[in-house]
Amino acid sequence: MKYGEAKEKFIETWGVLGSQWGINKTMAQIQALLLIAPKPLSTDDIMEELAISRGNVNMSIRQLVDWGIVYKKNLAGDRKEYFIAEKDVWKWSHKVGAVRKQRELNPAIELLKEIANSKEIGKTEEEKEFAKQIKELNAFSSQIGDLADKLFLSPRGELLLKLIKMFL
Amino acid sequence: MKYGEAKEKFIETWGVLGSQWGINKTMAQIQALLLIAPKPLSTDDIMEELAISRGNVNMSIRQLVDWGIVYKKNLAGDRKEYFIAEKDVWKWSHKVGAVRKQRELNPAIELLKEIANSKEIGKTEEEKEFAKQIKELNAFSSQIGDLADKLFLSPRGELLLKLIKMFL
DNA sequence: ATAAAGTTTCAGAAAATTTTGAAAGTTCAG
DNA sequence: CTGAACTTTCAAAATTTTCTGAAACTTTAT
Repeated sequence: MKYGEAKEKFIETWGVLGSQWGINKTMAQIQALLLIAPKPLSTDDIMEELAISRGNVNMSIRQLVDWGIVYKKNLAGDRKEYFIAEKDVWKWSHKVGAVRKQRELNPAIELLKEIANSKEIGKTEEEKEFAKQIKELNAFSSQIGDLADKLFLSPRGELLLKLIKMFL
Repeated sequence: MKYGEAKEKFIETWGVLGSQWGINKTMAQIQALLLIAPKPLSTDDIMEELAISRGNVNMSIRQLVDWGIVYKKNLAGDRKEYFIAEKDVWKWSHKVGAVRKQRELNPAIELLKEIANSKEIGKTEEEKEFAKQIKELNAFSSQIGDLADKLFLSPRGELLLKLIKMFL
């Protein structure tokens, strides 16, 4: 595969992957583009490479910066803003993991906990089944949540992964 | 919290969670409903509980059955089809994990591998940066892929999680 | 065979999400 | 200040995804 083709496919695939995981296509593609760029890119560079509007670039970049996986960079003697990606895959995956767990997993875990601890549920067969399932889900999601924290939220994720690989 | 309220919130939250993770809301809500149901539900039961159309129930249920996390069940003396959820959280999460990894992660892993092994890339600074990033992503995603396999695709996931909890 | 009961399909409607583009806002050199 | 360079905003348009509902199809009891 030639460079041009590989680059195009990589950006395209990263975009598809993103949308399947609830991150929008443009955001994912901009990250992809910045990940492989050897130097900072401006809004105009990104608009041109991905053939998308200024507004779209601006909004997507803002989110990427909010997530902490893209940084603003000012080049001397140039008023334009440039952007670079966090290139350490462990660092940015930690950040994505943190944001997504916080936003998406935690509310569910809290609801499950609250329901699981409710004293008002438990008499009829229907309510018993409900309580039982909620307790199981609660136990499961707390465990997964803990693992996610250890893997993605602590700086030891990489080490942990290596240990798992070594021992299992 | 009272049962009615808890049930409603659970189904609602499960739906939101589903859509954030790329599973559609209705599918997630039907699974939630079946998870806590003490007996099999018919298409009509689901339509009524979730206030959605027959077509929607039919399509969503088909997917859930395809994924292997909901089963058809026929009740004696009744022509209607009934449905029950796989209630073992480990079993259904294995299945969801398998389907999603296969569909969503594997294509990316394969592309990264292919690019990483390509001999045609590597001269200019741009191409070097590209190759370097692809190699890192490849290493990372293969590791995460392996972990996902061990956690979700093998029947030892639960044990593995306990071990991790114990030792780390 | 027929008709009632139940299931599936899918074109179009509705809803949700994403993107555009132009106007408003900001910054800064002169 | 002023205006050129650049960034941000956001209403409306485009696109994508989901849902509906009615017709077609299948199954089964009589």
